[in-house]
Amino acid sequence: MAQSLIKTYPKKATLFAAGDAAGALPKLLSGAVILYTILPDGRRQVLDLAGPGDFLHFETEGEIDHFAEALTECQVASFQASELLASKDTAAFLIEQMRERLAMERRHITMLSRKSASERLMDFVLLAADCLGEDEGRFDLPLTRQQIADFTGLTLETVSRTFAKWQRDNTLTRLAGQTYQMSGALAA
Amino acid sequence: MAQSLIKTYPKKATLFAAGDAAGALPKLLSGAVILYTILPDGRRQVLDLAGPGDFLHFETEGEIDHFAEALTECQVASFQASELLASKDTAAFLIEQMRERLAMERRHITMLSRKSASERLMDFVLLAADCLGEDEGRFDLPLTRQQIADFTGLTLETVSRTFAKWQRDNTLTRLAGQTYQMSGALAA
DNA sequence: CGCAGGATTGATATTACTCAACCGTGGTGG
DNA sequence: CCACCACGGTTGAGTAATATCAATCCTGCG
Repeated sequence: MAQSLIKTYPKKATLFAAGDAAGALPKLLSGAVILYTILPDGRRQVLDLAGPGDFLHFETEGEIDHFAEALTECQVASFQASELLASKDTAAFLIEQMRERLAMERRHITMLSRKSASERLMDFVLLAADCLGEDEGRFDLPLTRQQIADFTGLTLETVSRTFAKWQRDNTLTRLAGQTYQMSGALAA
Repeated sequence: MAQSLIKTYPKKATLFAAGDAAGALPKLLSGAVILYTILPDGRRQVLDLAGPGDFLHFETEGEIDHFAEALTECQVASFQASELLASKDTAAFLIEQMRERLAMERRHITMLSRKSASERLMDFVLLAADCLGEDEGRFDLPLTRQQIADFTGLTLETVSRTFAKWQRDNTLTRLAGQTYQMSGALAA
């Protein structure tokens, strides 16, 4: 696939902001990225976590409508939309990527719509382990309680209390500062 | 754009079900359709309402992952994915449609994540008026309270109470069975 | 007329939010 | 080097919003 260039960003770097002009489509090669919007009232809504292989937005023209921030050091390749569309294969690939993202957002909707606080957080932890996990259910969580709350639609206090409860009953163990280990049953 | 055929469905018809084999991509020409999934526990999650111009799914192969039911009589045109991808213009059009759907789902996420019951229902009513509206804020609402609850992440009782409150304070007027009229300020 | 399905309304329970105090850690400057 | 500060995290008490449970009301239809 024709790719214009590969960029590397340090942890916490802003890859792009809402309002930036859309250009090439960025695809994450390594690392993890958080995607979010800022609402009129100033609050943040975390839309998604992206892992290797995920496109970070699909805007081919106009302005990008959300922010992307590196959770870890990461590499991003950019592809010209016009080139991706030129070939039937790459166009089909792009559609498939968008379909997956759409399915992801729909799971997010389902989570927010009906689940309790601890169910939402469990969904989040499993997603985080998928995007950020090293192995065997061990993963780093370079997100603030507020960011987790903004993903799950809860308050940071509820997030904190739920994590505390899990540590008490050994569902989740804190190995180091931000490194957690899921209990065996969940890691599967 | 090459289109294979146009089908007409009566109100309440199931256009397709989750698990159906994906084939051509269905685009709604007229009418309104509700898209939903059924969760493992049997509960329904309404994902979206679709109006004229919207594609009802984007699965090019494998199985469709959600249900589509006609809210009104409607016409659907089907397009072969392979044909859409063949031309750069139609491929770009398809991508644009998917982008809009993605933006829609993200608004839905924001709504579920942070808004109160009445704010969610107001969002829903405005969307419904957009998909189903006739003119001047008058629209038909061929959805049960349960379906509205399954879209907004509320219970049917909360939906009922909120609508009742709006009728009391003239935010919304019930003209006939399922026909409502928004107050002037909102219709704008 | 009676029934069935959806809608409404009321009383109560529960969950998560709010407000507020306090803790821990990493960084900075005296 | 140590004190202090800033920022994120934790914990507690009380509250508010919405869910739950349950009774009753329509409305269309056989």
